[in-house]
Amino acid sequence: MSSLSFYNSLTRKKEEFKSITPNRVGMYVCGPTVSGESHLGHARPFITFDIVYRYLLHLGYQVRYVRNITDAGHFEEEGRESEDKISSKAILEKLEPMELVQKYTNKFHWAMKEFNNLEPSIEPTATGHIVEQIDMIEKIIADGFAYVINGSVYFDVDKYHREFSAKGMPYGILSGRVLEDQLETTRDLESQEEKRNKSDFALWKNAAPEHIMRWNSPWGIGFPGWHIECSAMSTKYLGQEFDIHGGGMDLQFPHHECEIAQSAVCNHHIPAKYWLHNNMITINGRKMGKSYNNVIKLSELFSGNHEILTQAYSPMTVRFFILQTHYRSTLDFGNESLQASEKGLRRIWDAFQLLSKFNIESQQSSDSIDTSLNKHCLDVLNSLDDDMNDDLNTAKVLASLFELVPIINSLKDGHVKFDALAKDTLKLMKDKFKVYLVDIFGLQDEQKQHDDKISAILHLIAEIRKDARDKKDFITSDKIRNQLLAAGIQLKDEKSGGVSWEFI
RNA sequence: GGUCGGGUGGCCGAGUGGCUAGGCUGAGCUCUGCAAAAGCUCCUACAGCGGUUCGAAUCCGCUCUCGACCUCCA
Repeated sequence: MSSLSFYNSLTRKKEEFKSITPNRVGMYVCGPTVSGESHLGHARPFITFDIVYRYLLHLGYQVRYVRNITDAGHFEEEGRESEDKISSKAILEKLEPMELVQKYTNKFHWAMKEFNNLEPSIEPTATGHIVEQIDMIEKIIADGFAYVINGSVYFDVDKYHREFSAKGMPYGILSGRVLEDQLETTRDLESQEEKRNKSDFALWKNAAPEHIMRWNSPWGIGFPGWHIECSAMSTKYLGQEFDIHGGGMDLQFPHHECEIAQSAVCNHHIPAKYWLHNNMITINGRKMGKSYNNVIKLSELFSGNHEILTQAYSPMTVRFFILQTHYRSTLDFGNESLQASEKGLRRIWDAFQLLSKFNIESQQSSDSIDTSLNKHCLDVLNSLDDDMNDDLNTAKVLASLFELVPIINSLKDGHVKFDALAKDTLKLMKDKFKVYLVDIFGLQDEQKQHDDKISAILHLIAEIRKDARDKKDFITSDKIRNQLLAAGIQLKDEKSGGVSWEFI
C-alpha cells in the first residue's frame, strides 16, 4: 500500500508525508475574516482541509487542527485611505465592532455545521492574541528586522532577504517571486513615504482617531498588521515548526510569504513543513471574490435566493461538488454542474444505503463466485487508498465508488447474485463505502427527517394504493402516486412487490 | 510588464507514454398496467502546428487562448 503524499507548495512537488512527531500532526489553516458573510469561494478551503483533517484522523494520527478567526480588521490597499474594514462597516451598520464580528462568526459557524465540517481543535481569535502579536513584533524589532515610524511598525523585507537568503530562506521562497523583480515592477503608490521600501509590510499600524478597534502598544495606539496574527497564533499553539499549513492559493503571496519571514526571524524556522493550497472557485471563468462583484453567499446558495441560481443547493450537494474536483484545480460554478452533483450524490448515497442494509452474514460461501467480477470489485476497492494517498484525489475515489454502484444496484435487483461475490469482497465494499463517504468525506443524509406518525400514514397510503393496483384500479393508484409526488414524496414500485418512497 | 497555472466529448471533470475514468445531459432497449427507480447499449474527446518515440491527451518547441497572483482576497 502506498503512503500519503501531498503536493507541497514550498518545494513545488509531491512529497511523502512524514509527521515531525510520530503519530501526531499539527495543522494550521487560515480561517475567515469575519467582517462579512462567507461565500461559496470560502467554503472550499474549509471543506478541503476538513477532508485533510478527517483523513489524518482516519490514518490514526492525533491531530491538533488550529483554524483562526480574523476579527481584527485588516487594511485596505496601501496608498489608499488606510481604513479598518471591520470598523468602517460597523459604523455603516451602526453596530459595535465586536457585535459585528460576533454576528459573522456565528454565521460562519452555522455554515461550517451545515457542511458537516468537524470543529477545529483550537479556534483562536486575533483580538484574543494581541499580547502575543506585540511580543512577536518586539522580537522582530530587537533583531533588527523591523523599524518604527510614526507609531507604526514595518518589516524590513530588503534586509531580511539579504540576510536570510544565505540561510536558505529568501523572501519569495514560497511564492517563487524574486524580490528584485518585485521592486522594479511594483507600481508607485502614494502615502508610502513611511516605508523604507515598497515591499515592506506592516506589523503594527498606528490607529487614526476614527478607528474603533484599537489597542495600546509600545508604539502607541494601533492595531496589528495583517500577517502577524497567524505567525503568533501558530507558534503559540503548534510550536516553532509544525507539519501542515493550509489556505487558499490567493494567500500564498503575500500572506504566507510574510508569515514565513516573520517566523524565520523569531523562530529561525520556516514555520511549516508542508504548505497546502487549494485552488479558487470561479464563476464564468473568473475567481469568485468581492472585488469582482460575483459572489454567491452560502446562505443564498442554500436558499436559492440569488439571481444567478436556478434553484437551491443543499450543503451536501455543495460539499460533493467540491469533492468531485481535485483541490488544486480551479472549479467553475454553474447551475448545471451543481445539479449534476445533486443527482450524483443521490445516486451514490442511495447505493450506499442499500449496501448497508445487505445482510452479508446470511450469504453462504459458495463456489459460484464470478471471479472476474469479484476481481474487478477488489481492484477498484483496493485502488481507493492509493488515490486518496496521492495528494487527496477525492475525484478519483468518487469515480471508483461510482463504478461499483451498478453492481450494488444489480445485487438488489437480482441481476447479480450475492454469491457471485466473495463474502470478504462484500464486507470490504460495505466497509469502504462507509469509511470514505461518511468518515473521510463527511457526507451525511439530508433526507428530511420525518417522524413515526408520518411513516405510519405513508405505510397506510401505500397499502391502499397497493390494494387499488391489485384490483387494476389504476385511476386510484395513479392519483395517489401523482398527488404524493406533487407534495414532494416519490413512490417507487419495487420488483419484489414492495413500495419505497423518497422525499424530494 | 513580471511570476505561475490551465485549455479534455453537449456540460462538469479525473488522468503524465500503450489499457473503458467518472458524474450529469441526450438517444435506444429491458423490466413495468403505466411511471419512477434500476440494468444494458450508444454518442469515444483531449486548443492548433511541428518534433521526440514502435506508440503522445500525457514528453519537447512554437502559436493561439483563458485565468490566478504581483502587498484587500479562501
